[in-house]
Amino acid sequence: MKILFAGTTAHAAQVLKHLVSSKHEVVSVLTRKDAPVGRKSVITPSPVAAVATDLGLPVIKANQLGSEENQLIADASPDLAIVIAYGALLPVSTISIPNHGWLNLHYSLLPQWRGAAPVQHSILNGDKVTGVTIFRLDEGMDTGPILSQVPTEIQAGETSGDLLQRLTHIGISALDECLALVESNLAVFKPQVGPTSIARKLSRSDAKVDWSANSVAVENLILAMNPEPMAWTLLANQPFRILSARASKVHGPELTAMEVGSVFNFNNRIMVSCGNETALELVKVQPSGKKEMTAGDWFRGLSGSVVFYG
RNA sequence: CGCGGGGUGGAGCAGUUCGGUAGCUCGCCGGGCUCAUAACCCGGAGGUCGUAGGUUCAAAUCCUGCCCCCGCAA
Repeated sequence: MKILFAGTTAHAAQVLKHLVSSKHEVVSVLTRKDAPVGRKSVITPSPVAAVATDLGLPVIKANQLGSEENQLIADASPDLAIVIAYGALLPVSTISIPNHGWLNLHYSLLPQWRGAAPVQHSILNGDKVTGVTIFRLDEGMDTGPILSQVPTEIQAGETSGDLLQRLTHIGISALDECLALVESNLAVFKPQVGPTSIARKLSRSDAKVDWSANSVAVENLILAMNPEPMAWTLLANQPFRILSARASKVHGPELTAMEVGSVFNFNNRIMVSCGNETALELVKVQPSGKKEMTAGDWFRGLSGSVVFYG
């Protein structure tokens, strides 16, 4: 089949690579415009654009789709389009171009976690199970009929980055099967059923740690925000990033006497007191202006007591 | 010229205000204690203090240029 691929992120780029190496023909790639990246705001192509250019595929760069883009897409005459993490809603005029419509690879078990950040929300929420859904795009946000779903358990200590990578692998195999079904006209789409939830894009302010919460909730936040936007708290009025931590079983009278957010050394484990007499063991942290380091290294270089505010 | 922090033995830091040849907590190596140990005791190796130049009797510390790393903001 002739396929149009739409996407932006590094994981979408992985899927694109796979599609190019499959028996299908990627006739065109749609991605977002080059954007400034990093401290120096260097204008950089999206990962998908980089891969597509590398492979010599025609690239359409657009942040919003209008008649011009629709014409370019129509000119490529795809049989089917696939969208993964493109970063914008597609108008009906675009969706209706290919005969077989558009398939979306979404990183949740729809209709749960519709929206931009399903992986982060499932971890943040402490879900035990998530998965990928391949469905046909309609005019709504992640509301179209489902072709395939593959569930997977969320592992203990799994970050959004880890899970995203795993779901990408799962999604790629699921996609292969779906493409075969579509090609042979055996695809059966079923409407979404069950409780719905929205996974809105997370901002930096969502990633601020609330130390009065249970340590398990804090751990989930830290896992969910890694690698983006990364959980943080305030130390001496400076942002202090927490890359990795785990809820501890430590309990005790010392804990109840301690102010929430206090950092202490317990048998060479660096702990923070959290709400409801729970404690969080810090593993990897990054003070403002420093490189990331183990919590032990950080604590070793300190003098005096430390309390996080959040 | 967006704002800010930082480059000191393998790691994390102190020392820079008020120049005088380097310290702390660890790690590492060797020895001891112990049934044993990530615990404790003794000893040891390891540093052109980012880099180039300047001031000085003397520079990690003062002056100037450059390189690199990082946080925030976009």
